[in-house]
Amino acid sequence: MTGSRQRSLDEQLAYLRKGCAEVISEGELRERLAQSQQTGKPLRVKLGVDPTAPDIHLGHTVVLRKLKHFQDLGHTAIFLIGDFTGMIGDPSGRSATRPALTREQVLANADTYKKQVFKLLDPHKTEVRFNSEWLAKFTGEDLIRLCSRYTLARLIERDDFRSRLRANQPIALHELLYPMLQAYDSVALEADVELGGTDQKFNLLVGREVQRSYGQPAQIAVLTPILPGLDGVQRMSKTLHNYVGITDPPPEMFGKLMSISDELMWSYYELLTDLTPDEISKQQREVKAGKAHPRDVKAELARRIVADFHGEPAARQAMEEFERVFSRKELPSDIPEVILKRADLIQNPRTRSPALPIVRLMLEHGMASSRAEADRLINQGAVEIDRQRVLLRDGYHVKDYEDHVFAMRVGKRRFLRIRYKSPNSS
RNA sequence: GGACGGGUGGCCGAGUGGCUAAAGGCAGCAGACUGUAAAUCUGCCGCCCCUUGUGGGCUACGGAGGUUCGAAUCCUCCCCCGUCCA
Repeated sequence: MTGSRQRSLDEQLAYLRKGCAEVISEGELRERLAQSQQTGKPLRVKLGVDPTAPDIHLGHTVVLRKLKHFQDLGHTAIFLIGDFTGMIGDPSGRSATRPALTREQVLANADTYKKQVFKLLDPHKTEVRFNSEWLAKFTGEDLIRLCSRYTLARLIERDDFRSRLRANQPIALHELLYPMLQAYDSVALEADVELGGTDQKFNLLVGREVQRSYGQPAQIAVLTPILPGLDGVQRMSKTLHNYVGITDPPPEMFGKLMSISDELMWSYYELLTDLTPDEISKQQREVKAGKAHPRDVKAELARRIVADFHGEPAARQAMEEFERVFSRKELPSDIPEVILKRADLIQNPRTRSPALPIVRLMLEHGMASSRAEADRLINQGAVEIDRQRVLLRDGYHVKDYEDHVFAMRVGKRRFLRIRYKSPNSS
């Protein structure tokens, strides 16, 4: 996306608007882009994060990627870490008061955050700021001045406050301050644009009004949608177990992405890649016309996303690995291995011959979480050794006179290589 | 401070003395089908033991005691959550 300064205004707008839920307002954005083009002064684009959870998943990257898009077009990306406000806790979308974080937690989280964020953003072109820079210096007087610029009635218009009031849930006074302080961040940074998820709409709008009252032009609010989780139904979240962590290892990331439905893949293309709207709809047409196989298009999506976080070679490798294991049903290239000696063998109760201690191996290598589960898996035909289904818990016959490497597979994705050293071998 | 309602397996939720490891749903796992798709169908879905069987044992319905041959279900006390009134 370099050299994109030459893009026409329309193209820029289309790229920036891609995958956005709402832009308030598009007209203003257009104006401001035009102005920036004329003056050669890049727009200041702010994204604030609360360093609450240290690990981020693809859901968090949607808005980050939007920031990157602005960066791609030559604007100034400001990554604002809410180290001060993090100690308040954003009440957005909350039905209860957030637990406040300690200074240490906030700083530690901020650090991991930064590392993860620079997988997408260009660190050299990103302005990283902490809002304690100005908020920690705030005097009582400053705070009162700030608060005089907005009214209670307007603050409690907000949906989550209103429903908490209605439900007789407490709202601590400091929670009311959160939108005010976030708004002040925009003043301090002189933001032209602020990014946020749709749940941030209220806060970003307060920012506009507060900026105006400080004599600044109101920032443009760019809202990104909530990313659906792998199930395609609920929002991506860690607690719902439908997420892809950006530190997930490449093969896992790839596999998770391949498991999404064909329908969902288009949303992911829109929200999780830098392809332009035109490029995406072209793909869509080709799949519809039968010219492209949806599996391949999905694999390309997965490859791109993995590459963003682990680099091109790792992504390619993950793709090949996936082909091998799931399309061709071969063994993965890198699987855990155990070496067994004669003493490790058990006796097959039927044939009285030495046998592999299958259940024990499953338990010891995390292929089953309990004995009962191992039993179930075996009874359901999920366990194979050398591509042969293991039945019952007899153990698996071993010829004592030869060295052999067994490949055990449990279900679709759990593997173990078992190397048996017979006493006869050297 | 007063009057109610409620706490059941990962989640939701039925169950008011034995037939209940506890209906049903969701999630998850496995098998079939596939493009590891998705959808669908089938089975599983507390833990341990063995001779894997309509096998044996243990633990579980907020906590602690009690009644009973037998308790998620009845009683007592305690903890927690919610609603209404003040």
